[in-house]
Amino acid sequence: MSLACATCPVRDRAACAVLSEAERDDLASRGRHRTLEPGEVLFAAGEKASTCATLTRGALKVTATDAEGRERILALVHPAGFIGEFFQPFDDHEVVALAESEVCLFAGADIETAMADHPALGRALLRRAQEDLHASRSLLALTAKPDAQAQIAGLILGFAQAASDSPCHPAQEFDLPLSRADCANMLGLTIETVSRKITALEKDGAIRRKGKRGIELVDPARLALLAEG
Amino acid sequence: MSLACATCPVRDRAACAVLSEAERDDLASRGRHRTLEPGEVLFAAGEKASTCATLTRGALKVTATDAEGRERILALVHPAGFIGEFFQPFDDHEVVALAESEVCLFAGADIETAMADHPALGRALLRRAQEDLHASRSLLALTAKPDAQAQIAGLILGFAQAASDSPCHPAQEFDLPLSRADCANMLGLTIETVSRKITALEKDGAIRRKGKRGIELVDPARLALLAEG
DNA sequence: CGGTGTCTTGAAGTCCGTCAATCCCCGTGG
DNA sequence: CCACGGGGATTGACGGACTTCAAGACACCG
Repeated sequence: MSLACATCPVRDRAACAVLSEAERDDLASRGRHRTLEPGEVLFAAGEKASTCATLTRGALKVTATDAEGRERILALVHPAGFIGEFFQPFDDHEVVALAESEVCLFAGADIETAMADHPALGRALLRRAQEDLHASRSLLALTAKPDAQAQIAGLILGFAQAASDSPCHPAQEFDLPLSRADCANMLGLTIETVSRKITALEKDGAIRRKGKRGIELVDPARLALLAEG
Repeated sequence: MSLACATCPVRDRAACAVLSEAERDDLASRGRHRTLEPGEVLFAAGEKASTCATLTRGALKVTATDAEGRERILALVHPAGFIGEFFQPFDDHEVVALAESEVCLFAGADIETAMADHPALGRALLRRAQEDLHASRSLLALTAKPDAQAQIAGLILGFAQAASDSPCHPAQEFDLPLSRADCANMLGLTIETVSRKITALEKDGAIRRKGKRGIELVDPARLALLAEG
C-alpha cells in the first residue's frame, strides 16, 4: 500500500515535514503503509533488517526481554515518532503496538540516501534522537525514585502531560495508555504493587479512578508532591 | 586556550573527524579547551546556555538530582563522546568529571552553523545521539534486573567490555571507573548493597578484588550467568 | 450463564535500605 | 617513626517495602 502523505495526520510534525513536497513524494514512493492491531509486533528482536518507521497514529512500546522472559519497556512511541537505528542495526529490542496503530515503513538505505540529498532531514532526525534520549533519561530518573508510590505518581503525571493539549498543564481527566502489566514493566515493579499504589493514591485523595484505565486528577499538586518521594 | 586538533587524541573518532582539515580548523578557531579535575562541574543544572562539548580525555558523568538531593547517574561519557542538546537546551542535568579530563567547548550556535555548512557533521552527531540512546536504554534494561546481584554483575561486565581493547572480549583485569557511591547512583542502590554484592561475587568465585577499584574476572561465564538473574 | 482476561486485595516471605560500628588506605604533622 | 585524622569501603543487625503466592472481584463476550 502506497503512502498518502496529503492526508497524513502527522505531516506537519513528523521528520518528513522538513522535506519539500516533491522530495516527500519521492521518499513516499519508496515507502509503504501498515496498520497494526493492539499487541501486534512491528519489529521483532534479533532481526537486523534496518527498517525505519514513522508512527502516524496510535502508540507503540519498545521493549527488551531478558533470559528469564521478563519484559522491560524501554520507551513509548507517540504519533510522529520515528523508529530506526541506521548505524548499528543489531537490535535486541522489540517494538509492539499498544493500540491500533498506523506506520510508514522505509528501508534504512532509502532514508540514508534521502538524508544525503536533503540535509534538513538529517537535522530533523537528530532532533528526534535527542528527544528520544531525553525521554529515555527521564524514564531512568523516574525509576530512580526510592519508593514505588513516587514512581507511580510520576508516571501518572507524565501521562497526564502527554494526554493534555497544552504542553504546560496536565489533562484533568484521561485514560492510562498502558495496562497495569505495562505500567509495571515500565517501572520494574509487579502488577500487584502498581495496583496497590494506585489505590493508595486514590485513598490519599490525589486521584480518582474512572473504570479500569480512566484517571481523574483530583489534586494534581498533591500528586506532584508524592512524586518527589 | 585555543584548540590543537593536530595532537587531539580523539581526532579520528570524535564527531569532528568527519570534517575536512580546513573545516575543522575553522570550527576549532571558535572553540576552546578546558581541563577538569575529578569532581569538577562542566555543566551545572538549570543553566540553559546551549554549550556543547567533545570529551578528548578522561571520563564524565551526567546526573540528575531530585528534590531530596538524591543523585542519579543517567549516563557516562567516554573520550570522543559529545555533550549538548541544541533543540531543547533547558537542561536539568549536571555534567561532572569522574577523572581528570579534557574537553573542547563550542557554542551551540557555532555547531549549528557548522552542521548547516557540512552535512556530514549532522550525520556524525546523529550517529552519536543514537549511540547515546542505545546506551541509555541499556542502562534502563540493566536497572530492570530483579535483584541487586544481577545488576552489579551486569555493571561489572559492562565495565570490563569498556576497559577492553577488543570489542567482543571483556578485559580480564581492570579498574572500576566509578566509586561505590557512583555505582550505587547508577543502579539506584545504596553504597552498602553495592559493597555487599561485590563481596558476594568474590565469594562466589566469579571475580576477585584488587585493591579498592581493581577487579579481576576469575570466571566471566559465571559472572554473565549471575547477570541474568 | 460460564469463561477469560484484567484488576484488586490479602497474607507471608525475602531482599534491600537504614543506622551504626569498624576497617583500610593515605596523607599530615608531631 | 608513629600518631592522628579523614574519606572511602566493608560488615552487622534490624525494620520496612516490595515480591510472591493465592484468592477473589469485575467487566466483557461468547
